[in-house]
Amino acid sequence: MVYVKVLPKECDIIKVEEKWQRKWEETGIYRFDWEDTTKPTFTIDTPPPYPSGDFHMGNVLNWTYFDVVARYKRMKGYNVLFPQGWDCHGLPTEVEVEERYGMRKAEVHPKEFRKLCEQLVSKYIDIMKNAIIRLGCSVDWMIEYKTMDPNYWRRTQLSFITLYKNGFIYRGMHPINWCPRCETAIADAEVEHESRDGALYYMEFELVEGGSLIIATTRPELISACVAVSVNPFDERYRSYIGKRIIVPIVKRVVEIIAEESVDPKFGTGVVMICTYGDKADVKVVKRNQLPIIMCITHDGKINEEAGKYANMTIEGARKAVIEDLKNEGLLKKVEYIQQEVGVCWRCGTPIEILEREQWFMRTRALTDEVERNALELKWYPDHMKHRLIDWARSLDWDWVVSRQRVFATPIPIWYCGKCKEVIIAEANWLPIDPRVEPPKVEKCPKCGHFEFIPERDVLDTWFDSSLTCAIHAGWPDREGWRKLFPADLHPSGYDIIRTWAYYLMVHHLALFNERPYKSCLINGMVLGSDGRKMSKSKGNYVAAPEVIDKYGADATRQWALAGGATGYDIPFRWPDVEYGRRFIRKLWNAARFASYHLMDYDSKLEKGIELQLLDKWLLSKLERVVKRVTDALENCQFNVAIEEVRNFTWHVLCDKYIEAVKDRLYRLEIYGEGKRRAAQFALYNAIYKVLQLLAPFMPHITEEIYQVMYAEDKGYKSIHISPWPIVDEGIINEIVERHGDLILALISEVRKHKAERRMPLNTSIRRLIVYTSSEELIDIITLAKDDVIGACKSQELIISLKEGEGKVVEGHPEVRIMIER
RNA sequence: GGGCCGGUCGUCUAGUUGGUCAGGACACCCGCUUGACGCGCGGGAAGUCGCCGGUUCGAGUCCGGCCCGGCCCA
Repeated sequence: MVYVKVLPKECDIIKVEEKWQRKWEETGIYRFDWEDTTKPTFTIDTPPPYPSGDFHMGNVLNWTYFDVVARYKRMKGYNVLFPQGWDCHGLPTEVEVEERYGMRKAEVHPKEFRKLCEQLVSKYIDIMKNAIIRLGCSVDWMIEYKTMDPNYWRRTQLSFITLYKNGFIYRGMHPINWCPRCETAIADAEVEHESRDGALYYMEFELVEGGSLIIATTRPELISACVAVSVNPFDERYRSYIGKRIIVPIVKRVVEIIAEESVDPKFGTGVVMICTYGDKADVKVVKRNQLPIIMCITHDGKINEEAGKYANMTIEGARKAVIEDLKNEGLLKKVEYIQQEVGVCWRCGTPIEILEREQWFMRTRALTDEVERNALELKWYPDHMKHRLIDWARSLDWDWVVSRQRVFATPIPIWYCGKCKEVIIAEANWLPIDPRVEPPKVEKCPKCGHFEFIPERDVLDTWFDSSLTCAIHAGWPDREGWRKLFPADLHPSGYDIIRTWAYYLMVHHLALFNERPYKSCLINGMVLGSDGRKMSKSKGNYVAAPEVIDKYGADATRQWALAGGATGYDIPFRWPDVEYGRRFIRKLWNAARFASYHLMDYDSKLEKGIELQLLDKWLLSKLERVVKRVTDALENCQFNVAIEEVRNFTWHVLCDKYIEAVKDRLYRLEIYGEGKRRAAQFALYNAIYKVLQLLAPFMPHITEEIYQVMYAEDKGYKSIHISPWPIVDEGIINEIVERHGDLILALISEVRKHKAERRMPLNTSIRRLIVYTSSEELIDIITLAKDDVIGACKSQELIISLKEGEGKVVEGHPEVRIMIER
């Protein structure tokens, strides 16, 4: 029985990729088997991307990494759960809808606005889903989900009410980061720090008891919120002033001079004003000293009536006005232009303000020790990334503010009694519910009996939705036995979002289930542009993913992602890497085509009785080592190591060395005999199969195409991607055979070198090749491979002579010399 | 100021527990149309692994100090 069919000369990789993407989905080979109880499971906490409509090279990197893991684990015999969801809610969509329809969200009913957002998001999801499919990801699309689906926010709300009942959620008036442009509270994780040009203003404050001090501030517009002046207690210049009273100019308020170790004596004059709130440091000082709170900034970034004459001005406007007034009074002593760190909104870049507003919070700081303990226990690829999570958790001063003043988000399932303000929280069986649309399912207030309710109009932070994925992928709360799939085996993420995604997942699940959500964390670096800076549209170093994939195909693009750098480190996008990927695919195709031609008459069922030649055993031994190294590398998520091992073996060992050496044996059976041809066939047949398997996670399309033509009928697996990963057979590894084979190849190489030096074509026929050696053992070894040496060197005759000192030394083998007679 | 990461041929980059580890890709030079592949093959040049000290028989690989770059946090 003969199985191998000959591969065609040409291979249109783009067409091949699309064909298999379609067939894989049709045959459903990537579906998670929910009924299976025999295989171990492996679950991937696929990040649900934000549907911006743009699947960029960073996504390619991230998705390639965990698709390789998914494919490898599947071949390893795991029942792999590889879901894909969409993190739909968020401000950018709201803004885009407002722009598209030329209106403000406040002008229409939340329900209407939501619908427009959903339509836009759905459109973008289609684009991105297509990109993920085009990349060849082995996602189980049967379990696709969207966080904007009521069935998803039902679970987000269930989490909220569960945490509320367990005391993890509270409402309160606390300082929060506020974006005056987006007009919403934001969490620490959403604040980015930028170095900006700023000015330091030196102004004179008079003391009540006479004399004055010069204080320096970057925010004179907050002068009306100045509630104290502080100095460092170790600063000899001002020690005597502590406890004295000083007059704030313009507002003429009398405040105390207090001691604060946090004051840097080298900054400005070493005297600073404490306002509500200039920055986070002010919050601490105000709290510690129980200073009064004077909020003079409004939700939309204006100055309010607390600031008297400056009311209704913008922050910028008030700053100018205050400076002008101080100048007129002769109190402005100096202006110094400096670089300052400014906290800005991650989304729009507007400097954030710290406001006190009633918000919903999650008690996350209480979990910091737990976060650290779990971060240390779980496996990180690479290891040092755990510090990012731990350091972040440790650096947080405030609890997570989970309420947002937005529309397109999961509603907070809360109402307030219209009379006594009692909080009415939804019951689990009311969910999903939107309080802005529906009243609570109670007749009257349980406390005062009143029957009118005020809905909570705030919504939840999008991170509150997306930080539940590990539980939701597992099937919580509906699927019985969801805990078997929880925690997820792998959480993949870019290092830039460890402080958000990895952190929120951790605290959210810890609070809800008292268990960590993932067992390992696979981190990818950033994709850099050709200028070495992080790739981004605004920097002009951007390359769109579809541009790369449409041109070179997914298999070539994936090779760039995998081999471009070590796991967890930044990798530059390089067209030559993608080009190399395409060349490798072509090389593999040609090698397989060559083999298929010579295997047309090969019957794998008649493998018994084959007498392998030295180079055949050499090849298989080398390959077995590759299997070992690739497996080890993949176990440690060292994708670059793994792919390099197989590619180098395929190209340079299998193609350049082995195939070239045994070609003659395959072509001229009349000279070497059927047995030796069969031996080469055996080696080729088995080596190429294993190579295809090792390459399958990296290049799923081309390996599938070759497998289907050459092996599917014989091996019987519906797809190479569900064939069992090769197990290392230590018995095949033979160090002596490898050493002997290396000698033979060095000998052949020496002959080629000889021809190259004389500018002769490699296939130049030579009359006689004489090998001299002083070792009888080496004579035996070379004799064993005589046919392949003759074939590879195109020599009519090979003489092996026991003689010293004659001929040219074979590199690396001083005991062997050659002489060539033309 | 603190933490983390990096500094390897012209360029980009790989190097688990210290001993053929100085590897790969691109670029470069010289050849060759060899019955899979010239989108290929053979051959070649190229790096004192940021600097200084230390541990060791032996260090890009470990330790200390310094210089430079990146990220995060003050």
